[in-house]
Amino acid sequence: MAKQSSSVHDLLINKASQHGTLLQADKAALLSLPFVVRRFRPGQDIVRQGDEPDAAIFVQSGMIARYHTLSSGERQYISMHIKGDMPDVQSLFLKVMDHSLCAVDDASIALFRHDVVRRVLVDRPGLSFAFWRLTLIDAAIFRQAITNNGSRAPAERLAHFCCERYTLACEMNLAEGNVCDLPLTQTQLGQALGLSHISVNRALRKLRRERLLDLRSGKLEVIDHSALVRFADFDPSYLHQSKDSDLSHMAFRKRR
Amino acid sequence: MAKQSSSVHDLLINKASQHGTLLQADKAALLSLPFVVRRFRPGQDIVRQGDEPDAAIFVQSGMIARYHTLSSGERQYISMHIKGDMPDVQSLFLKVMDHSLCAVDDASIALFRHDVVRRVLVDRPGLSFAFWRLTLIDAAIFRQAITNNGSRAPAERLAHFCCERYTLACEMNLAEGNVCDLPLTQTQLGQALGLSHISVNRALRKLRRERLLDLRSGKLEVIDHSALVRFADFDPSYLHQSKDSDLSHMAFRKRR
DNA sequence: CTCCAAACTTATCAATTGATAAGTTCGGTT
DNA sequence: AACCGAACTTATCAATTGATAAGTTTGGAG
Repeated sequence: MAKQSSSVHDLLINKASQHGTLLQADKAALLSLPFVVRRFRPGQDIVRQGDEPDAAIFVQSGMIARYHTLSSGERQYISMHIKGDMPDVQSLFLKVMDHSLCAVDDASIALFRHDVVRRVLVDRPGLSFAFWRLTLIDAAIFRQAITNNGSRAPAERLAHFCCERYTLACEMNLAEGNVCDLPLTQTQLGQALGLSHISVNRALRKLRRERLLDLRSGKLEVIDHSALVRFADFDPSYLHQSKDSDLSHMAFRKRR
Repeated sequence: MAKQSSSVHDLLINKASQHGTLLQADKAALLSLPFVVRRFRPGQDIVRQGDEPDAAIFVQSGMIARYHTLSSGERQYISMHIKGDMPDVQSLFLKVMDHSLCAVDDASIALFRHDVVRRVLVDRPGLSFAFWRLTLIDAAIFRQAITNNGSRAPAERLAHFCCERYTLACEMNLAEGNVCDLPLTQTQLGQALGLSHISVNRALRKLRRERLLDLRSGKLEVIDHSALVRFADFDPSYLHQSKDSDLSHMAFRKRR
């Protein structure tokens, strides 16, 4: 339990540090944030569209998904989140959830109370900016999904999605060699990419045939990375990983 | 010029006030922000993918669009912005633009230097939270676009897009009765909705035939609002307009 | 080890969407 | 008022995608 706790705080501090220049006091403030851990089973909802949650969600392990439910009952997946992500900062300043979050596989989630987080952020602009930046990167990923789903043919679209997931898994050291978890069924991939599961299967067949990647049993294997990137027209700059973030010159220290 | 200036500051203060509880000092800080105004012609780029802009863009009049350019040269529009929007806060903490912004019709833009804006935000958490909230609403609109383009048939998709644009125009008092500006060609609508311009034309024909809306010469006329909303499955809650934002209870005042 | 349900694969066929192309309307310019 | 180019409209036809359905594989549970 103590180990688990420290792991969450460490992950949080690492994540924030990658997106801003934290002062010692910023780190201390993060360490002071209380949280509770909950586990979720595959498919289980964490928060639902229409809810007014009072806690922000931090992924400790597993994969969770953001999705919309249409009035027809149809589901559209919006984004996927893995260890170290805090997808729910998106709703830190929005009262009513406009989407749901669910576990994709077995997931362990830390919950941070919104009001406590906000109180800390009021006094710590460096932290605010770091978390703000994280939400802006999420938004960049949403934008890319619009383009991917709107402008690319099925195989290219699936390939682009896989490039993104693999890149993000690598960033969190969750890839083993050229393999990472991607525990989505072909039906779910279709609901993420705006394709029927049949089209997903066709696209996947093509990507296997051309020896670009394989995806089965929830594991993504990148067979030929550079060919895959070329095929998918994948340019990772929208993920803003590289310390493009070099905002260290910014005046984050409060004056007076 | 003085009039123009005050109009920009007023718009900015109004916008921020709708998304947070501003102290007098917050408003004063906004008033102190210098800016320059520039005009753009239809189709002209304001910032480009790959740029490292040093100023944030505030729309004073006209419509501007966010878009991606694929390596094929194909264009995907991501979002549209009108008077009072500040689309470029999305890049306030991201060094390299992952998308471009262009004028759709004649547009007047106010430019606020990033470093000045950031400096003000360091000391004014209330302002930070208000602008942060604006970027989160943008993100909610991106999410909705993913779902709209991924899950709805062409006519429903176009109808949903029109509902959104009309609702946002009304919010800024830019609608006259049931008509508002929507200066996009059918080709551009296609590039926004992931459809060919032929499909846009077919969808539009259907919406006219069923007397839901009309769209011609850059003007959107909502003929039967409630039937349109029903047809499009449009639920405006994702726009987070209603003081769902009732965050006035939040402690925005710095302590100590 | 066997069974079962879910996920995946594959084929066939229908429906939708996109490409091409030609004609028309519309707005702005001269 | 006539012209011009861009945008829009419409038709035809090809290509893609989706629905249905049936068989296969896979991973757990008992």
